[in-house]
Amino acid sequence: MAVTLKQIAARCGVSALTVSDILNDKPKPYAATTKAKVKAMAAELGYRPNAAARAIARQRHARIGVLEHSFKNASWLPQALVEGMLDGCEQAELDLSISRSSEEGFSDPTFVPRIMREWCVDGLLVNINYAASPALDELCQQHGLPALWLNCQRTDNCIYGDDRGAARALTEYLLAAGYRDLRYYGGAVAMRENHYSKLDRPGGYEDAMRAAGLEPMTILTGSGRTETDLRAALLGSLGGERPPVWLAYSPAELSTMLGLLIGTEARVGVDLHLASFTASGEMAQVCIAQMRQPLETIGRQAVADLVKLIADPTRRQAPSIVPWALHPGDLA
Amino acid sequence: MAVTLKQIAARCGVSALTVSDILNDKPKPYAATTKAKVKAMAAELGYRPNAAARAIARQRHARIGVLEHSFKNASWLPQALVEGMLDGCEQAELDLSISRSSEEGFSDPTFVPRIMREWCVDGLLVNINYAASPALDELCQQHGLPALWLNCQRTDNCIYGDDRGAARALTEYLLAAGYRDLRYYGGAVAMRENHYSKLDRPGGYEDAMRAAGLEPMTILTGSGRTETDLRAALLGSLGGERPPVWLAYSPAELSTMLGLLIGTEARVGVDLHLASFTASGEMAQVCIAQMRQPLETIGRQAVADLVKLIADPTRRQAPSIVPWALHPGDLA
DNA sequence: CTGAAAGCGCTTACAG
DNA sequence: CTGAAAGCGCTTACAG
Repeated sequence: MAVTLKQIAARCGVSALTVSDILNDKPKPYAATTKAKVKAMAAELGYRPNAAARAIARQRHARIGVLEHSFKNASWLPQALVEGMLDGCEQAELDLSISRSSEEGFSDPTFVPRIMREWCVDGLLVNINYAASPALDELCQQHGLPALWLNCQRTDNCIYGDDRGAARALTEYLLAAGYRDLRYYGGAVAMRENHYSKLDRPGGYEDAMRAAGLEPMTILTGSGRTETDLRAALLGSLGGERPPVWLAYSPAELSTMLGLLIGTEARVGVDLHLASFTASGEMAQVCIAQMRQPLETIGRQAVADLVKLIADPTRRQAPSIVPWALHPGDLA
Repeated sequence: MAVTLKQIAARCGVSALTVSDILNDKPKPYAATTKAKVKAMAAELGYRPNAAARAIARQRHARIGVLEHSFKNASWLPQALVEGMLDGCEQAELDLSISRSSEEGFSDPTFVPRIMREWCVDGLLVNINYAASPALDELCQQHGLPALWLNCQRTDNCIYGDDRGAARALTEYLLAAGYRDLRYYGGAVAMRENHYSKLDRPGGYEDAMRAAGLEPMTILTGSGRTETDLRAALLGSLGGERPPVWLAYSPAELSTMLGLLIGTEARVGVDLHLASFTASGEMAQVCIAQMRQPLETIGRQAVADLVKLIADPTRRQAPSIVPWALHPGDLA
C-alpha cells in the first residue's frame, strides 16, 4: 500500500540502493539524469521512507521519549515546555514521543515503564518532579538508556529552573523599587510533592531580605497554617507607610489571595501589591512584578543535553540551571 | 549492545522464533519448561523487543502522531489534553508522538509537514485550531493517512468541545440563580485565529439571553473596541438592583477585568460578579460560576475516534462534540 | 557510474 | 512440540 524504494526502483529501471542513495543525497557520482528521474518519481508517487525500517538499518531510532508520571501533580508539562522540546528535536532531527507510567509503580522494584519495556527511543527525558524512586535510575543504567531528569535537582544529568535565583532577583527588584515590607505566600512541602521550588522560592526571598537587613515574613499553608491564617496576615499587613508586597508561589496562590480580599476594603494596587512566579505571565494585570519560568529554554536545552548524553552515554553532565526572566507587571 | 531474540535463543538452545512466540504469548503448545526457561532468560538479560523491527514485521507502527502548528496560538495543547490522549493511547496500546510543522507552510501547496515526510505513524491527530489549509486534508488523503481534526469544527472526522452549549448552560444557570444583567466579554475573531469558540461562546450566551426574553450585551475587543470601552462598560454596568455578572471568554479576560477594576471602588463579589470559561478551573476564587473545558475527555475520545478511523480509513465519522462541565465558583 | 550481497531484529505462514 | 524459510523496507560496506 505505501510506496517503497523497490517500487520507485522498478519504475526507474535502477536498483533500490540507487534510489536510496539518491534520495538521501549520498555523495556518489550518479548521473544527473538518473538523480532527476528518481527524485521526480519519488515525488510523483508520494514516497515516504519508512521510519521503522530506517531505524532498524541505521541502528538508531532518531527519537527521544518523555516519561510522565500518572500521579496528579507529579509531572508538569505546560505547552511552552513542549514547544521548547520540539524546537530542540527539530534542531537535532529527532522525533518526540510522550509516554506515561500508569502504574503506582515506581515504588515497586520490579516495575518497568512501558517506554522502557520496548526499545524504541535513543534517550529519555524523565519528567517526574518529585524524587522518583532510585529504581528508575538503575533501570536506565541497566538498559544503557541515556536519561536526563527534568525539573528536578540532582548531582548530574538534570536540568531545572533557577527558582532560588528568581526569588532573589524578584525580591531585590522590589527592594530597589523602594518597597520594604515584602512577604511570601506559598504552599508547604507535601508528601510526594517535594518539588524544590517549594523550598527554593521562599528560600531565595528570605536570602535577599536578610541580605538587605530585613526580616522575612513567609506564610506556608498546609503545614498547620490555613487560609484563615493567610487572611489574617493579609489584612494585618495593611496600613503601613508603604503598601506591602505579597510574593505568590504561583498564579493559584495569587488567585487565593484575591479571593480572600473579596468583601474586604483592601484594594490591590493601592493598599497592597501582588507579585508572582508564573509559567507564562498569567495575571500580569494584577501584579506589580512577575518572574517567568524559562520553559521553552528548558525544553530546548533539555533536548540538547540529552543529545550529548546519547553521543556519550557514560558521561555525567553537570546540571543545567536555567535563569528566570523578570517582567514588570502592569501595575509596576 | 541491546539484547536480541537471537541471543536469548542461543542461550536457551532454541530458535529465535520460539523465543518470539513465547514472549508474545502465542497460543502454541510449547513445553512448560521451555516457556519458563525462555522467560527467565529474557528477564535476566533485560530483553526489550525492538519496536522498529516489530513495526516493520507487523506492518503497523502502533503509534499515532499529534501535529502542532508553530504559529503562536495556532495550537492549544494543555497538559490535560495530553493526559487524555495518553489515557487513550494506553487503552489502545499505542505510542504517542508529537510533532510540529515549523514552516510557514500550510499556505504553500508543496509543503509537507515533517511527520508526513516519513512514514512513522498509523494515524494523525491534527491539532491546528484555525482553519488549516485544505492542502493538509488532501495530503492525508493522498498518503492514506487517517487523520482526525482536534478542536475544530468540520463536517466529519473531528472532535471539539461544545462551546455553544457550554455558554448556554452557564447563562441559564445564572438566570436560574436570579441574575438578570448578564454580560459577555471576549475577543473578536482575528485573522488566523478564527477559532469557533470566539463565536460560539458569545453565541450561546446570546441564545440563552434571548430565549429568556433578555437583551444580550456582548463586548468584543479587537474589532474596533478597546479596553477603554470595556472599562467604561464595566463601570457603567454597576449600580443596578442586582449586581451584573460578567462572563469572560477565558481566565485571560478575567484577569484583564480585574486589572481594569483596580483603582476603582467596584468590588468583585459585591458590586459585580465574574464567571468564566476555563481549561481547568483557574481563578475559581474570584468567580461565581465557571465552565470547565472537557480536555481529558476530548483527548481520550480523540484517540478512540482515530483508532476507528485507522481500522477503516474510508470511513467518514460524524464529529464528536463533547459537553463542558459547570462548576459553581467559590463565590456562588 | 551503478548494484549484489548481507544484514538490521522481528513476524507470518507453513511444515514437520 | 519446534523451527526453516521468507519477508518487512531500509542501509552499510564493498565490488566492479
